[in-house]
Amino acid sequence: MGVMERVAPRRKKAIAPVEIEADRLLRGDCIAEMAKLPDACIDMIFADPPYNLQLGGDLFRPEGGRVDAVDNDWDKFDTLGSYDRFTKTWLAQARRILKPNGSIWVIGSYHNIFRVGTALQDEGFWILNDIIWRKSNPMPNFKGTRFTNAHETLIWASQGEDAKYTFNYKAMKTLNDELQMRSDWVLPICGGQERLKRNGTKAHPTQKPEALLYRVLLACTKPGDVVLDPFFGTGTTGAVAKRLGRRWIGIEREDSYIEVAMERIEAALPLDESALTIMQSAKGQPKVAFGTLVETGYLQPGTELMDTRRRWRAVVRADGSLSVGNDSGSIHKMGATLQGAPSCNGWTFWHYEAEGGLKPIDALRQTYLLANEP
Amino acid sequence: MGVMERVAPRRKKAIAPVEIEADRLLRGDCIAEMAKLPDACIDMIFADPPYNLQLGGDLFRPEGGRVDAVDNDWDKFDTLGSYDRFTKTWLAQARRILKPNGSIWVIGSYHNIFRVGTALQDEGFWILNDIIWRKSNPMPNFKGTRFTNAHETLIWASQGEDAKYTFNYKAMKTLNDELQMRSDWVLPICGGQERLKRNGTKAHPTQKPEALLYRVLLACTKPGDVVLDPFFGTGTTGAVAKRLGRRWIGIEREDSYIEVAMERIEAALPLDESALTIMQSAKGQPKVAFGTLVETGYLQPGTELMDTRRRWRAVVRADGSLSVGNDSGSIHKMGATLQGAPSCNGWTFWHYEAEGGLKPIDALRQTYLLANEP
DNA sequence: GACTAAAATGAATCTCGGG
DNA sequence: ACCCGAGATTCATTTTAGT
Repeated sequence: MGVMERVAPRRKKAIAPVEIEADRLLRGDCIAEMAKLPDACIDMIFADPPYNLQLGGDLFRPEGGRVDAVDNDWDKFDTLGSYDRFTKTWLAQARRILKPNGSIWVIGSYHNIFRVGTALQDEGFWILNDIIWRKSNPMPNFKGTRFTNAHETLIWASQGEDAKYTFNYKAMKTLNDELQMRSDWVLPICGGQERLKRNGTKAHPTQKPEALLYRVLLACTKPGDVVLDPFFGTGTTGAVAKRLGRRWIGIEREDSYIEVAMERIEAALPLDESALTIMQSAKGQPKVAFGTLVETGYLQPGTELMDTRRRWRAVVRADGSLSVGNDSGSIHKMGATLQGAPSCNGWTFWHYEAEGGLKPIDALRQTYLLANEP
Repeated sequence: MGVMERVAPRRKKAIAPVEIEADRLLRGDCIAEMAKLPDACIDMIFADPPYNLQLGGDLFRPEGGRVDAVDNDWDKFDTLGSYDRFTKTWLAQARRILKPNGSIWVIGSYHNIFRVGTALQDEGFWILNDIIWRKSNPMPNFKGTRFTNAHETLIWASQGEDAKYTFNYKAMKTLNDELQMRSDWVLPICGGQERLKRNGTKAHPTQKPEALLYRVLLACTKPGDVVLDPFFGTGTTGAVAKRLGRRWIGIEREDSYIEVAMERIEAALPLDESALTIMQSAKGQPKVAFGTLVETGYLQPGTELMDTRRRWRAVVRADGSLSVGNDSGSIHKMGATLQGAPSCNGWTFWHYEAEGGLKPIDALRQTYLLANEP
């Protein structure tokens, strides 16, 4: 690769997202097929690129070039260089068709993931996390010459440092028993009934488990979003997208995989809407102003509020501000001021006297929402 | 899947390994100091280079405190290109002074590890494994914007595809309760008594845990081998090398770190052989989140759950929460809410309809564990 | 001292929308 | 583009303060 300067392509002007026909499979080479799609039409890309050049690199060999097994220096340069050119080319297309607020996931192993990560950064993508898929049942290292290769790596990236992206924080936290979802995911490999077979042998050598795609799509897309998988294979991405109420576009050039994929997706059942509803992060929920609680009578002006340890006290005023001595302000501002902190969530900081002890004013907001929201 | 095409090692002629004076610290820039060392004199290199974190402004914790971030000059690079040049230069020196049968370890995070991995391959190193250090107690993501960054990555590489290297397979298997050591290692971050302090504050912002170096050195060196750490810091590598009867060379340019390191290594005691077996750190029993059962298909979203007497019913949602009417939450929270109890073990409270009657969802968890834990 | 509650802290690319 | 204010946000562990 060498010492290429970082070239961070920046979009000159805002690009309007484009609606596109989805739930379909494009037969052909992923670079050629992506090239036919319009700019900014995809909400998320999930890619599981090949890392042997038999599949991906042929196009990028020098004209008439043939690998000479003897000339090792040239072979090495050509091999890594070809793979890098292949990666750079499909990533450039991916970047073009991805919406400004979209994000991309790429999965790989140590054979190729460092090339991919470097190319992502060089193209201007901004890495948000690297995720470790920790396999609960990996294949052992039979010869005992290395550590058991028990994981694969996924990279999650946005369009740039300041780009927005979808992250369903609360849904992930819920999925993980009310603890933040971490960057290491323990999931079994794809086997058993889930593993697709053709004539008794596995239909695809690297079929990914649906549970992996389930978590990726649940975390980073909204219902109705369009998900593109440029290396579709047997269509795990499509099947899970359908199940989760997302739309999908797959690109694949092997007829045998396409056949299996379409059959599989046809048979997949969408979850009904109630099951699809995910825990909303507080961001995006209908907002309730503290003043609303006062004017609707949930909290009387004059009520005294305090922190859990009754160290500070404030009085609710008719306009929804709090007063402490001669000072007054919002629930957040007063909480921050009293603690000498840069910020404070007033909803959880302030409490009111209730039967059985102090309760946070956030409980009142929940009560209000239950009674007043559809 | 296939492996990337052969990348060949090439040494024009055999280089005779050289004996060198060890157990000493070289004060200065790592590239300049390595340049002074002869060819093929080092058995193993462990490197913890700057990560190039590119942090923005201050980050505040929810309770108000400020995160003490890495803001040292040694972690600042103008561009990705300048970081790549730095990496390529020190790796070229590392490769030169490393014996033909030696190996190299480099640790990093997603900020830099893809650059490092690419540079290693470009220099001709042959990656043997990537190892995931899964932190048992990482710092959370305070703002809820991404997945908790709960791991770091290490790359282990030999001089070339056909090069030999040291791997103490049996020692690793023993250390791991007679199971092959995997590529993911669960270890706590460095804190408590082990964390070196100066004037009450941490002596180095990124001190690595000794348990990590212990496993690396035990796996890939023999007693008496010379280990080089070009980014010595406060000398974790030297201290563990001394403990394990390996020799060490450290390179460091910050006087304050050097002072602490020398004092520390002076105080380190070599282990006698019987003590070598003590360092076990595989604590933590398998824990399964309810959401895992949903995303792995053990339980379908939409499934109805109920208590033994069918008094209460709830529906499983896609993110692993339960919904009852308009309310929703974790299996534990919903169980508690419905009963008006302060807490509830959702695993035993909730049941699903199965052949022969209701079964607790805990039975599914047991099934999952039997199938997926080694 | 013993026990309990509170505070501190770790390689972190950590808000968002309106004016 | 910047500025400002409302509002959302944390896990495991160790150390210190308090009873």
